[in-house]
Amino acid sequence: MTGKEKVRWDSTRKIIDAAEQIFSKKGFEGATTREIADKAGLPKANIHYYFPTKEDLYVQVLKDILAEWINDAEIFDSSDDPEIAFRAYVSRKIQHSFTRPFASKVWAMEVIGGGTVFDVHLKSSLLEWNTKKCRQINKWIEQGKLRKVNAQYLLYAIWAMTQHYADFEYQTRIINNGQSLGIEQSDEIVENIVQLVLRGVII
Amino acid sequence: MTGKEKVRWDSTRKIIDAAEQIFSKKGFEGATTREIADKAGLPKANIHYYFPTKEDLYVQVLKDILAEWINDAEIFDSSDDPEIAFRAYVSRKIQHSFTRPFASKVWAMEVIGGGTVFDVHLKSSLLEWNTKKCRQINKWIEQGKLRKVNAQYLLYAIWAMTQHYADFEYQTRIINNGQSLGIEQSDEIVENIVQLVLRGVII
DNA sequence: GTCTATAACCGGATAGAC
DNA sequence: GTCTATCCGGTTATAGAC
Repeated sequence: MTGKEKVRWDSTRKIIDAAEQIFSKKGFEGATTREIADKAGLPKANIHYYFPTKEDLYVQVLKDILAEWINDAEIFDSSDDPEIAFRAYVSRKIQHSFTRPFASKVWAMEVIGGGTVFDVHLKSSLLEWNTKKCRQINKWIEQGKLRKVNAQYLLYAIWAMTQHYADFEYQTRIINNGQSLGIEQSDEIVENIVQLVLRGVII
Repeated sequence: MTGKEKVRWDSTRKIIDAAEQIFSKKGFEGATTREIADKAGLPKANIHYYFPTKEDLYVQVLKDILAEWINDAEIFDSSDDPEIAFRAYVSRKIQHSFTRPFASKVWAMEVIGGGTVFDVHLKSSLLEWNTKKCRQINKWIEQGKLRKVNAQYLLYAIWAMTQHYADFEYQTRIINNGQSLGIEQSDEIVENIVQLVLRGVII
C-alpha cells in the first residue's frame, strides 16, 4: 500500500467507524454529517470527499454489517452435530453483540424504519444468508437429528434472542439497575439461549 | 364530553396516531412535525398548539405504548398454570405485533438509540412491568411447576421473539418473498414461540 | 488530499389575524 | 381553537484556496 493509499484507507476507516456510532444513535435521517465528522476528527468536507452523499456512507455501513453476519453464518457448517453448530453460532453472535454493538443497531433501525435504502444487493445478500441456514437446518431434520420444526421460525427466534442483547442494550441496562451486561455475562447468556433452542429442537 | 372537549380529544388522537407512524419510520430526530401534521390532516401550527414541543409529543407516544404493554402483562396473572399463562401472553403480544406495529417500532427505535428522552416515569414503569413478571415466574419455579431457569433471561427471550414480528416486519417480508406475514400466520407463529418456551421451562 | 467559507435549503417554533 | 406567514438556527453539499 502506497502512502496515499494508506491515507485514503485510514480516513475511510475512521469515517465508517464514526458513522456507525452516530447512525446507531439517531438513525439515517437524524444523524448529521457534522457529528460524524467531529467523531472521526475530520472536517465535514472530507466526509463528502470520500463519500459523495450521506446516503453513500450509510449504505456502506449497512453492507459492512451484513458481510460480517454472512461470515458468522459460515460457522453453521463447522459441524454436522447441530448441538455444536447451534452453540457455536449463538456464541459468535453474542460475542459480536458485545464487541460490535453499533453495527447491529444501525441495521436494526434501518429495518424497523422500513428499509428505505435497501437496494437489490442488500436484499439478495440477506436472502442468501437466510437460505443457507434454512437448508442446513432442514438437512438435520431429514437426517433425524432434529424435530420437525419450521426452520424459518427457528431462525427468527435465534436471530431475535441474540440480537436483543446488542440492540436493546439500553433496556437491559435499565432493568439491570443501570449496570451494563457485558462479556462477563456472555457465557451465561449464550448457555441460556442455547438451552432454549436445544430443548426445543433436539429429539 | 362537551363540543370543545370532543374537538380537543379528536385532534389529540389524530396527532398521536400520525406521530406513531412517522416516528416509527424516521425516529425522533428524523421525523418532522410537518410530516406528522400532513399525516394528521392538520396545519403544522396545530401540532404545536396541542403539544408545545416535538419532544412532548414523542414522550406521549412512548407512554401510551408502555401503558399498553403493562396492560398486556396483566394476563400473566390470568392462570396459575404457566402453560396457559405463557400461551395467553405470547398470543396477546403477537396479536399486538400485527394490529399495532407502529407503537412497538417507536419504542424499539428509542431504546436502540440509547433512550435519550427516557425519564424517571418511563424507567420506573418499565421496571415495575419487569419485576411483576419475574416474580410470577419465580413463584412457579418455587412451586415446582417450572425448571430452575433464570426468569430475567427467559423474559428477554419471550420479549425478543414476540417483538421481532412487529419490529423487523420488513426483514421477514423480504425473506418471505415480499409477502407480509399477517394475522393468518399468527396462530402458527404463536404456537412456534410457545413450544420453544414450554419445552425450555416445563419440567 | 485537506480545509474554510458559503450557498441553498429545511427544520422547529411562534406571532398574530381570524 | 385554527391557520398563514415568518423567524432563526441548523443541514447537506460544494466552491475554491492551500
